[in-house]
Amino acid sequence: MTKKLLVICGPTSTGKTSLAIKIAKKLNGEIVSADSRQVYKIMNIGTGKDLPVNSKLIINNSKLGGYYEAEGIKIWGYDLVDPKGEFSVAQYLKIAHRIIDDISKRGAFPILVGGTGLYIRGVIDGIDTADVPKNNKLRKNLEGKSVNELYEKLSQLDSLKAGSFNSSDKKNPRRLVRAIEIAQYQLTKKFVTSARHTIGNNFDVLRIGLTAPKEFIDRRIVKRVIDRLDKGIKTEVENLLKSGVTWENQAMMAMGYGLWRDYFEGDVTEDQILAEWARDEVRYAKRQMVWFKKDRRITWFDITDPEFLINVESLVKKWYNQA
RNA sequence: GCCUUUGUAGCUCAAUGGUAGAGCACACCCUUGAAACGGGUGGGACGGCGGUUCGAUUCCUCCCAAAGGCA
Repeated sequence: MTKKLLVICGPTSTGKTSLAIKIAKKLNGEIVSADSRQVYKIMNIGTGKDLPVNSKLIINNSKLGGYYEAEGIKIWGYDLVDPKGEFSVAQYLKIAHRIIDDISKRGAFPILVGGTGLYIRGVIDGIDTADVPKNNKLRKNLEGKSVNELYEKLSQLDSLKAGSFNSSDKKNPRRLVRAIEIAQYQLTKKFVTSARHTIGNNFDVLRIGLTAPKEFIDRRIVKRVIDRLDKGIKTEVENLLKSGVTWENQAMMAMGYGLWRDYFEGDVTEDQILAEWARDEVRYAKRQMVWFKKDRRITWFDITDPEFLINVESLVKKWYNQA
């Protein structure tokens, strides 16, 4: 019997985790979060970890991070790093692969759940250049250069790569800098493109996407933002600051966090923050859909369809029981 | 009632006697070690009726609206 991996993806607030828990209960599953912000410790309310009260991160093997338990189901992939630190896809991929292998080895069923499309794609299809490390010196040198200068430099180093850039990315400093970084690395290392680590070849993967009409999602987002205020997002932000996290940290750029700076330091009201936060989430949901829509391997379910749960579960069971 | 100022995109503001730009918002799209990040493209406006002028968003009259001041 081949190893199986279930993916549950989709825009924010479509109930991905709660569906995953339901399925996990029936099939001895364990959840692996694919969310670029839930990787940070302390950031629970704003990132929607929805953990039961008093639950604690359990660490048996530090190479796997640790897991929380919700309704008896293990959730991995949370709290991988301190909010003062940096994080990137590359780190996520390493640890996610270890977690998935470990779950599978123990005979349990891994369910990859999240809204960060890049992370999911990376885990399953791999990222060729993920092993090319960040080069802070280079990045510093390139800081402040115009996009034209950056593009020129990239063309000199790797004309093929430069040619593949579309009109949007030609003007995207971040992508240009990264491409230059890779090109330079490959020059010095003489093309050590390591065999990329992928899940796709070793696992039978089923991708499920959850969606809903836009108005439904938008309404839910507004409700959820208010809910997070009630749960104490303001205190959470204060605690982060107390623990030494600054507004400049990568983690604080997350939706629902950075916004509060204008509240704590400026004269923006709580209502204004909430409105902006909801607006950010709505836009984000849109971007997520744009991203996921392109993957034709995803089977979509509308969560407002009364038959939705029955349909998903029967599809998953059928797939799971195939040899 | 009188005087002054103002009226340009959903919002905040430019410029100009030859039919208008920006930022934010919105829509659509892109994304391979920051991805809840970063980037591209697009639609959308001169308060109203007249007058002067070859031509008015720009100058003038009146009307309407807003803000401030004087009574």
